[in-house]
Amino acid sequence: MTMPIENDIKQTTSFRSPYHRMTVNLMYTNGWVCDEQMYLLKPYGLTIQQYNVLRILRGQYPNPVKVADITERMLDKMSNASRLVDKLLAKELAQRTECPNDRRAVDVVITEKGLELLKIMDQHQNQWETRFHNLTEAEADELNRLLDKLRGSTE
Amino acid sequence: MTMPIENDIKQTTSFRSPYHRMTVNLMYTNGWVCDEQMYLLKPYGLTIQQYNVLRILRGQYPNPVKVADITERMLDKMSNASRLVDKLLAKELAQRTECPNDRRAVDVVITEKGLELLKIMDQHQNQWETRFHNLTEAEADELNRLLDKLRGSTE
DNA sequence: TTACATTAAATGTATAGACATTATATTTGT
DNA sequence: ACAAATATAATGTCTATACATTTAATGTAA
Repeated sequence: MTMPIENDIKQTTSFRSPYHRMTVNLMYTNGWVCDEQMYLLKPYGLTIQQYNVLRILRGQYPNPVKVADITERMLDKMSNASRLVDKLLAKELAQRTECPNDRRAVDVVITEKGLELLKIMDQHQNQWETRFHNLTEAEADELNRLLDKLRGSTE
Repeated sequence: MTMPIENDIKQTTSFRSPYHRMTVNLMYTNGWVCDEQMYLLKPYGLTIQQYNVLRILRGQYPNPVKVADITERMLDKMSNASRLVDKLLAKELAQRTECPNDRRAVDVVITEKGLELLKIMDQHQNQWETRFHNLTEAEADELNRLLDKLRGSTE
């Protein structure tokens, strides 16, 4: 009788189905991974979302990225890219300039300071990732395959 | 060459490792499941967290649950059970009474109205769960096993 | 060209997450 | 018994999510 997630949330009654257990497990595990990531980012004053936006900006560097493009690339589509960019601006990790061909749009570019901060984070990544090594690479691949399949995302 | 999650977030560069891909995939899939769940709860004016607290209360019914106990059982330990209970109170889905043996503590109990609401949600659950059926039960079990193992949770 | 619709971003509002702090009440040590 | 430590919940603050609404610029059609 398997019980791990049940123990973690001190559950008394059992799950209706493997699918029910899966949804709860997914939420709980996601929280666990986020906690781990925050532990890494916090010393640098970054939130997970700000870090994600910063990496999207680096992905296009030195080209600018419009706010709408950031939203499209974000893990969480509904979060407010406009306000996240505000925060990066305040920390001088990104710059915002009016787009010349369309004055409604805004071009966002990562700054030198932003690139340097990401470089520091990169150095931590390999070390940080080792906390996921209780899964083998093959198991991580399998987990990826199952998550993709769950969402109905096919190759 | 597998690409599902990469396509979903319009990623241009590839992931460093299966572990990196896994963390992104986990966050993205969690968001997908939460969206699905909100779609179900929204017509009843419940948020996911309020729904979770309500089910914790039902799990102990008719016994009262202290705020600290709710926190311990929640998926997200850091969310503020006190304020979530406030919201349930305002909707008359829960009741709060001073604990007789310890005047610091507060006893929270689900109301008849709360039980009825959960009963309605129960009826939707089986139908709702079918959207996860692009995984077989065996695959859902395997996903559960991998998530437990990832967190280092063993039987 | 001028209405009307559409698009891009910003802003407003309510809820929740992540903490730190505060207000009481209880427990413990002397 | 009484001061100090601890426990429990509530509150404050900042950030983010999930929308709806607003502001301004652009596109389109009569």
